[in-house]
Amino acid sequence: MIAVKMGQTATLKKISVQLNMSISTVSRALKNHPDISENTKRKVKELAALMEYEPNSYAVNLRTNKSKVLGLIVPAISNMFNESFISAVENEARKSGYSLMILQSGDDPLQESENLKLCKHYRVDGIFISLAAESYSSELFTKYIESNIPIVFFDRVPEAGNFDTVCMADEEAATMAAHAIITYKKKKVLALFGNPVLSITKKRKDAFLKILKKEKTVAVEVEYCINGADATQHVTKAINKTNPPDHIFCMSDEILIGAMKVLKNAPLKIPEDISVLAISNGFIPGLFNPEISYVETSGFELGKLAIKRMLENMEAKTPIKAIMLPSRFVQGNSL
Amino acid sequence: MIAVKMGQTATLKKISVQLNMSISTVSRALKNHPDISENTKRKVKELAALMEYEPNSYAVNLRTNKSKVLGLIVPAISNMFNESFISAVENEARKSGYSLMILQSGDDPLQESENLKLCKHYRVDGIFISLAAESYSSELFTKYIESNIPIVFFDRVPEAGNFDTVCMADEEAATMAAHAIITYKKKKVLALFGNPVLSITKKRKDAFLKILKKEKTVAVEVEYCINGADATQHVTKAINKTNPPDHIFCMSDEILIGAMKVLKNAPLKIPEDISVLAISNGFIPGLFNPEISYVETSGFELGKLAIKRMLENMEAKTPIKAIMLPSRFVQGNSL
DNA sequence: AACATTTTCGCAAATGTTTGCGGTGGATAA
DNA sequence: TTATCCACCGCAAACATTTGCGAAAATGTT
Repeated sequence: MIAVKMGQTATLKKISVQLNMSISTVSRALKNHPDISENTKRKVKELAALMEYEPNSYAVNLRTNKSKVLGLIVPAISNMFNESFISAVENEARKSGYSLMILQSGDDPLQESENLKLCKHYRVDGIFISLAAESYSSELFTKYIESNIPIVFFDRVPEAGNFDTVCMADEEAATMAAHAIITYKKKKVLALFGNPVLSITKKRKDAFLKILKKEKTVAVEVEYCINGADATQHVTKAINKTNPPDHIFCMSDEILIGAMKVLKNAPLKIPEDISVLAISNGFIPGLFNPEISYVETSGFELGKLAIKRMLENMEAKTPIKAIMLPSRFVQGNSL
Repeated sequence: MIAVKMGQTATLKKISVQLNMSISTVSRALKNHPDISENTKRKVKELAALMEYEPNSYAVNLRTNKSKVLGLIVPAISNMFNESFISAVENEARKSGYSLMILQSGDDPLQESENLKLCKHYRVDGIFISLAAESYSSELFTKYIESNIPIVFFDRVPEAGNFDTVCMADEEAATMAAHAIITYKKKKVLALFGNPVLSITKKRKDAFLKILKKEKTVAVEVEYCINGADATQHVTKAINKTNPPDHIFCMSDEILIGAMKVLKNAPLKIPEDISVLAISNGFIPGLFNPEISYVETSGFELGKLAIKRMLENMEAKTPIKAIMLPSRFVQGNSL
């Protein structure tokens, strides 16, 4: 019929020309503005559908100064926890019309700050971030927040400063783990923690030790592991001692994997000779034999909390809040 | 000293006002256009730095009709393979100044096509996609490609049609697996494949059977598993038969996990009573005891190939190509 | 000094959308 | 008849940038 395909992509202008109306009328008709008659609305919408009109998001963004995109910065996507977190955030964000731009810092503070700049460059409407170890971007954060771009920290959050955070109840989880160890009357514990510069490590370690130190009957040896290989090494050394530990605690999945690399084919039997307990996202422990007992920290649930917090934050400046997700003990056969 | 912070964000206009120049001069100065004298360039750049000017990407996109963003659609992020694939693509894309917008289809064809529309809405410069099972978006794909937005399919690619694809050498991998099984003189094989509607499943199965059917001495039973639970069920049934298989083949990590859920604490010993072989991304097999032998399909490597292909495709319309990533056999202790 | 050339820069249009405001025509009320 | 009001719609500015074209200024050439 008419020149439906004049020009490749439909625009308000093209529609208005065809219909002999002004651009603004077409625009308002498509948004159901009350000023426009039902009749013209119908005509406009029909042609728009026919021409497969779709508002040019570049133009919309420019005009409204919003992008409907959220930035998400993690040390690495490939990590049980982040993975399920991202998955949850993506799903929930979609429901509210937001999409996700995902950036990896590779645990490198430099790349982290570059990612932040990227987020600014793309003018995202908000940022989720899980800190790189030794992150130094603190000033950047406050700067962005002051310039009105909300940031929600998750999992690995800043120690100092007043920020919006969403994380596991680290103390609670570690405390639960410690109590379980006492309940099972363990005597000699090798406790493996993550990177000591991370606040998540400190919180878990402090809470863990606070309980166990009170208990005179149990000896605790603490080791820090930057990665899984570190854990492998520490466990290897420990079980080859003349007096090996009777329990191993792992504060994360990564560490658990590293530890199990040795334990799964060590002469020591789990849980008879040596028991194992982890803080975990829940997927990995089930893969081993016996299944590892763990205190659950659900990335998925945390993701839902994070996006909820972000949306609140975007529609109205709300007071800073530190949200905690309670943990639960999952009984396997390793303790 | 001057009113550096007049207005919150720096724009070309604000700079030009301060410097008493035209907007275009400022614009060109910042891009090192040869028409502009070194002197004014210097002045402009200084003030721009001082005011922390950053081009408004909305406006740039509008003007240039490019976004420097690539869309990536997967059934789910939380999947060993996708995870490492995404990780690689993100890293490589960054190097070329591109960022990633990640969408999940949840293996739902409807959401998949909605995601495609989202990509169009955001006017991404290109799309990576791993198909949902029973995807019906085929017409959409060709439509997008015709309207000049390149699509690179990966891993789960369309069967028919002429598309740019990047995937594992599925036949080769399955063939390698089949040969290994023959070499180890297995007699009764339970072969677990994924969703039968996926071309990746068909390819692997056909190649696998093609080799084994020629070998009269080995009996093969094929089962399809939509998910890990299916695999668990099939294996349970099989090992409880009076005449259980002496080998289990898993075409993916998901299936391997499902199968191992039973095998790891079954009375049958691996590999003495029953051997196991998988096609895998490489992370999961190492968690079990004994470590599972597998034919490797690296999401990470594939990601690098995919982005390379995408970049080629964006700078010049190149002929359709189907790229294959060769696989390799990794010896564990399960076969 | 007259002319030609190069350097340097500004004007204005174009991208597509949103929105405040003003305008038109017709109906109803005074 | 004039005033009032409402329903409907268009004008034009604004958002920030890019870029073709042209003009003024500076420099060079006879």
